[in-house]
Amino acid sequence: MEARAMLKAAGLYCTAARLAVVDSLLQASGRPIKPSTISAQLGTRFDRVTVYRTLDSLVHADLVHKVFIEERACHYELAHRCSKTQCHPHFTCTCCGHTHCLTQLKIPMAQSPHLGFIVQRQQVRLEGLCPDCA
Amino acid sequence: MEARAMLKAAGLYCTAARLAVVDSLLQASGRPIKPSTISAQLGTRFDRVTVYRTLDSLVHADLVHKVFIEERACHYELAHRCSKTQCHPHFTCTCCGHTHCLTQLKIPMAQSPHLGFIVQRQQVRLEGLCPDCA
DNA sequence: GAAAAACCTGCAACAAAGTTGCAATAATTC
DNA sequence: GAATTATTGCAACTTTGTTGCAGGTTTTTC
Ligand SMILES: [Mn+2]
Ligand SMILES: [Mn+2]
Ligand SMILES: [Zn+2]
Ligand SMILES: [Zn+2]
Repeated sequence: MEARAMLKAAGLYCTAARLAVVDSLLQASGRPIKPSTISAQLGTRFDRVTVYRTLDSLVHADLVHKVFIEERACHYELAHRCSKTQCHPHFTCTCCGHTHCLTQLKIPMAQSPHLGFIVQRQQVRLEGLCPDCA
Repeated sequence: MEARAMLKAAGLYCTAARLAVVDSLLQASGRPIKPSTISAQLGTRFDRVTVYRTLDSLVHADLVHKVFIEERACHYELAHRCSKTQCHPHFTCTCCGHTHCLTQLKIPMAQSPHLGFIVQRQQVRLEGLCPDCA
């Protein structure tokens, strides 16, 4: 599914900026990337602020997920391989610092801790050594 | 175990700033707090930069854990109730925004995804409705 | 397909969070 | 208590993200 169709399906205005940002995310080869990386890729075509606002729209429309990794900037990735309740786990190597998406690894959803909490989403972060650094 | 003993045991210089920061964390009633909150509590006694550097020392000495929640600032909490490989899960309410430590909830450690990854630590974030908001 | 409505975007200015260098100060060791 | 080692405050800076508003696009309506 390409950019234009994704935006249409989500009922979002199909603008040049959004197409470009979605393309950046598609080309990120499944790795979460940060707004400044996207901005750099787009060059001067769009303002930094537009990238932030575009990512917000995409997250709001559930096309994109926000990923929290051990870096100051939030990262983003397409949500097409995640379920409503659970994104795949992310693995960050403590040696080289790279983050990998573990799309095949399934982790059972945590049981509500019988105190009245209703769990709607689960996010798992793993840390250790990647194959290159082990 | 109080502040002074913890620092001694970790082989850290026992300074006024570190004692004050550890006290702040002890008084946080088990909730992760952010550097600016600690800074505000300490008033003008210590510089903001000192709080950051102190937290870094404490994290490095494994007395404190960095917690990533859905807020711009990193949060910190004492590590005394966490194992080497796993901190307790954190639950953030999508309604009121509060974060709770689920110290009783045990989540099985993810199996290394048989690709040469060595998993050393796991962090789980849950999202949903807290008892007050449900 | 033009006008109206709804929504996006760039710019400039701002705010919050965190980092760095360096001189002064404090804690520990001997 | 002098020497060593590590921590601190200050000022300046960087990165990341947010806001208001005027002007521009996209979509819808007719
Ligand atoms: Mn991913
Ligand atoms: Mn906690
Ligand atoms: Zn690595
Ligand atoms: Zn709540």
